[in-house]
Amino acid sequence: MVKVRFYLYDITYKSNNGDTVIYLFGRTEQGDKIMALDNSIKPYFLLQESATANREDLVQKLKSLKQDDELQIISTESITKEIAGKPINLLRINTITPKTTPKIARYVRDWDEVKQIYEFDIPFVKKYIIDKGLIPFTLIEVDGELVEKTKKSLVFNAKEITQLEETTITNTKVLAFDIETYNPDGKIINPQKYPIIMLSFYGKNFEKVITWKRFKTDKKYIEFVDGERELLLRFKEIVESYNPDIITGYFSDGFDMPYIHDRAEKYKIPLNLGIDNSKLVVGNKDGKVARIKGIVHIDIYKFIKKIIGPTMDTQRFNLDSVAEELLGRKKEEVDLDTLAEAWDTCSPELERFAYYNLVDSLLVYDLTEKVLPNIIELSKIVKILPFDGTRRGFSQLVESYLMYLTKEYKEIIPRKPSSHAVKGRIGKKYQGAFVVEPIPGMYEDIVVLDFRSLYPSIISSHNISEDALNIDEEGILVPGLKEEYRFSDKKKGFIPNVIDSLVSRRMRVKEIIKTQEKKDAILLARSETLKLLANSLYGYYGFFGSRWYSWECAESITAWARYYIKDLIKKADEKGFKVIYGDTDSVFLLLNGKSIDDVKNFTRQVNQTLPGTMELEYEGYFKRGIFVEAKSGSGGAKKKYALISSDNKIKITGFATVRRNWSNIAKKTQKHVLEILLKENDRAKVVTYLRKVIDDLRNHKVSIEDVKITTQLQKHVEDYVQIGPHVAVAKRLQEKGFPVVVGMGIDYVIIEGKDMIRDRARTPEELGNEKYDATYYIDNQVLPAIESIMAVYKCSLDEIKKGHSQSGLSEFF
DNA sequence: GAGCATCGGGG
DNA sequence: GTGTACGATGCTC
Repeated sequence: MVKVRFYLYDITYKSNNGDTVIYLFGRTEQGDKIMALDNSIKPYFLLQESATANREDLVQKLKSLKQDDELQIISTESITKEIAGKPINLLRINTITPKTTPKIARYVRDWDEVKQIYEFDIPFVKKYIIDKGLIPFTLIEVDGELVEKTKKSLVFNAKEITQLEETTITNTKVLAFDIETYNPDGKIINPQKYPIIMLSFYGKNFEKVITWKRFKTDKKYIEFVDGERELLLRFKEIVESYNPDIITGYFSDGFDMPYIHDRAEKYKIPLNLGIDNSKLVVGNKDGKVARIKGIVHIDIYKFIKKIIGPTMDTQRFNLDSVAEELLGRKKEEVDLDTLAEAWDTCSPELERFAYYNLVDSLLVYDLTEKVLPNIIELSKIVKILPFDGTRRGFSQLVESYLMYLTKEYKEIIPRKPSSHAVKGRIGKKYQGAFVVEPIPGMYEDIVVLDFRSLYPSIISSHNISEDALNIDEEGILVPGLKEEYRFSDKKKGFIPNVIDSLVSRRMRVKEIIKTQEKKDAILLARSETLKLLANSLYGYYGFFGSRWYSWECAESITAWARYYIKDLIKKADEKGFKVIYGDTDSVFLLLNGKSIDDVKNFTRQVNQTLPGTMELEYEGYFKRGIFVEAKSGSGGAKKKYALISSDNKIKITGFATVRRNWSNIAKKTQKHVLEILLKENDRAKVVTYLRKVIDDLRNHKVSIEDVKITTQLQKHVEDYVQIGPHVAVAKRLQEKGFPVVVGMGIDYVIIEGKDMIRDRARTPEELGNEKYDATYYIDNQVLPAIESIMAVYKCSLDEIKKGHSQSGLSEFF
């Protein structure tokens, strides 16, 4: 027997011939890749007997299931767990394969002897991590035998697996990649038809662009091969020889990996990149995911958008914007529309495209390195594999974390809701946050106050938990609800406990950070992750797919939140501040002649009245801000405002500007209007500007590029029930014999006429002498984009449209 | 207003 | 993989 220690970062399992084997992947302290096999663990589920059941008879009956292979079990054992703090005796039913486990559980559920079944719907690897107490990215020790040493890894037969005291991986080997494809048709992306023409990698001391047309260059990173087949073979070779821990791309789940996969299939090149020689697996359709066993494929776009995104300023999550915000760098500027031609003509320009390709990989590499501490800390805290942790939403992360904690609390993991239950939950609404709708307008001297982590602090301070609800006469009545809810403060509930431990752990981490001159990225990431989890627990109470769903708790949390913000507004009014807007946990006050110090004093006074961990914070001062009416008829206020700080930083909230199926002219106009107003507050200037835009539209001075709308075909043309403009265009293109494929972007312009919009859609090529419909662009694109903003200035659309001579068709409006 | 469809990221 | 994204918004009928 030999002992080996390694940093664990991927796990999978295989089951065949009645044997289920876990594969653990990682890198040893010496730097070797390792794959360790463990066949000692069997799948299982838990069973609670009914009151009348006879244990021995039941066990016999279970064992007789052996006759049917599908339902065969191995053994049973007696165990004790807790439900809401109360001990309960259970049978643990050990089974053969993960797949059959839920089938057996559901089969025996109907027996008279069975009261309830538990833990039959938890992915096997997840259960393995919990039961073994494993922490991804940290050091574990396996005791067993070294079986072989392949060119990819050591292969180890593990007899024993131990989680060591937390030691986190360092020097994680990251390899970034990016492809360029041949795309003569502009936006159409067609992996069936068009090849990959360039492929770049970036790693530590490693940069490379592979391409298969020769051009003159002295760049050392460019490597020429004979064709696309050879490019794909090099891809495979390089991934295998570099042997990274993490391979990363930007939207690589949705684009690069599937494209490589499809092209390799065409050449019948097996992409058995897995450390166990398994193939690159690419998921289908909407939930596209690309996985390589033993190498963590991270689509850094997904992680950044889901986890970092909410705290970022950028409105868009394309590589250019994200790199700009997180790295302060941008993509190399090239015109991709000219790449196909450059390729066809073997132009010297190709060298620049190769550089562009390389820079993309470099940016992806740097982005990944930058957020790697967050990925590592998330995986460690939530006990989730990085492959999953970088792809899931908050609810799934919370779920993973809570499931892990049940071990410590000896609790049973609640089951996932049935689809029937989910439907009921979706339909069952409760009252949400309190909102003071702003009177639309431009305001000056605005101060923002907010309750720090409002929902978590309410859960903690008022012990909002299923196992504390109405268990005695203790606790304060939750205000403002029909039902009487009292949460006892005798015993801290499960979720409040979780929040308290998250908060106190975060405070400890922050204390350490405070003492550091150079802040440790890992600790900062840890603090952010702990905060993220605490903030997600309220949502998880109310999430329809939640295992810890509690309508009563969710309802009580918002009830308390409404109580506190209303109380705050009342107090602020009494002090002479003018509250112009309030939403959930924050209020916007006008100084009303008072000073910022006055606000800070007021904040201190309020804090003396708040219970537990609740706290009101001074958030900031803005010299000007515009508040806009929510879209009429949509009911309820929407968060829609734009603020400008003392240093002229503009913060725009709620203006949905960046959809592809808005024309450029609409997007540009909205942005420009907000800028003029916040910086100069000059109504006349904006009206003049808008009239100019409208005039330009009416006089057809606006370029086709700016009135073009692009919409993507999501399915086959024949499958559409509802014919939108882009579908009408696609149908016509098809009739004309143009290739029309799913996923292709359809560019169209709406032309003049009286027919339905879809019948007036033309591609830019079809336009000929026909003119775009100025009325449509004015009334359906530009004006809707600025309507609510201008309403603030009592400026009607009429006023904008009139006041210039050429009143056209849209006058009747 | 309901219900269907699309967007995002990627060349 | 003991799982099948998702939340927001626009267009048609």
